[in-house]
Amino acid sequence: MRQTARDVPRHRAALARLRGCGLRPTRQRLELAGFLFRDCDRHVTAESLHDEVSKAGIKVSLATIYNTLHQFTEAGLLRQVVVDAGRSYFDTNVGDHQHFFLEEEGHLIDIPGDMIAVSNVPVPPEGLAVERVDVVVRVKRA
Amino acid sequence: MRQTARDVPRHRAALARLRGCGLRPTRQRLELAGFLFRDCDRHVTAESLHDEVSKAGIKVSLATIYNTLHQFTEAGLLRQVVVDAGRSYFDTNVGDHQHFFLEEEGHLIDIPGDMIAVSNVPVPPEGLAVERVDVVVRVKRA
DNA sequence: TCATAGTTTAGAACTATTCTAAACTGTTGA
DNA sequence: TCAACAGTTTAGAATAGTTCTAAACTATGA
Repeated sequence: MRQTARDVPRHRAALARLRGCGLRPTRQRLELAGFLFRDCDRHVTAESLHDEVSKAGIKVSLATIYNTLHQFTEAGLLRQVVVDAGRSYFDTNVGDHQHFFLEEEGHLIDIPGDMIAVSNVPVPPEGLAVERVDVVVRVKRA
Repeated sequence: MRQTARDVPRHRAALARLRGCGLRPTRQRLELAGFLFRDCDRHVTAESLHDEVSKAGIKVSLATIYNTLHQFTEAGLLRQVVVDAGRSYFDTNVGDHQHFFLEEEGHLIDIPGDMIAVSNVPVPPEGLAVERVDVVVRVKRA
């Protein structure tokens, strides 16, 4: 048994997902998609994802991790979350929701969209249109 | 008239402000406070503030700008606003309010606290306490 | 199977920020 | 008034995260 047991259904799902958004299914993108969309709702940084796949014995350069995270984001497979000046987070949950952010450990927790609401978002100044409303609830260990 | 005309009331205000929070009133801190708290509600980055004072012929190193912005933030004179992974903004308005963010030009606009509200901030998971709720309304030129 | 366009990569480059340690300055007390 | 000290500033080096470059590689379609 020389070959690593590969999770075939997961591979197929990743393949379909990439095909679905016109991204050529390369080994790297398939493997990264496999990790990202394995279970629901993950939050990763380029670094954390790189560590994770590296530890699993998969070789993907950091540059490719960055490229892939951005391509996935553009394709709507990921959402970029800005909570920390100096580090980018990516969220596999692209639906309507917001976040708790545990600054001390750089950890994000989803808040379902229907559990939080911003009332009365004011009309933006002349010539501007709202693109998205992001809420970050900064939390601390009590 | 060799000496630059100095805005005496502004200088006094800056002095009082620094004294008020136990920061030694050095030339650099006084000058930066003068720029930051001259008019109400400003949004600066380290770079933008450095450019501004430099153009006014004032010599303050970038390291000092960073130090000062952080010290002022700790002292409650400024509030750090996270809207962009990769660049820190500081806001002279430390009252309850939120922001429009014009990503394309890196520009912030205040939203008064009473014009926007987050309803039903959910109770954070066990052991965590809410520190602050930040809302960023990302806008685009229409 | 080939040609081609798209992709990956190591490493250099870049940007924002922090660190270091030496020089400088505001404050305090005599 | 002034010395002494602690706090502050600074240039420049260092670091962290990210992007760029250009050469090698690979998926795809004919």
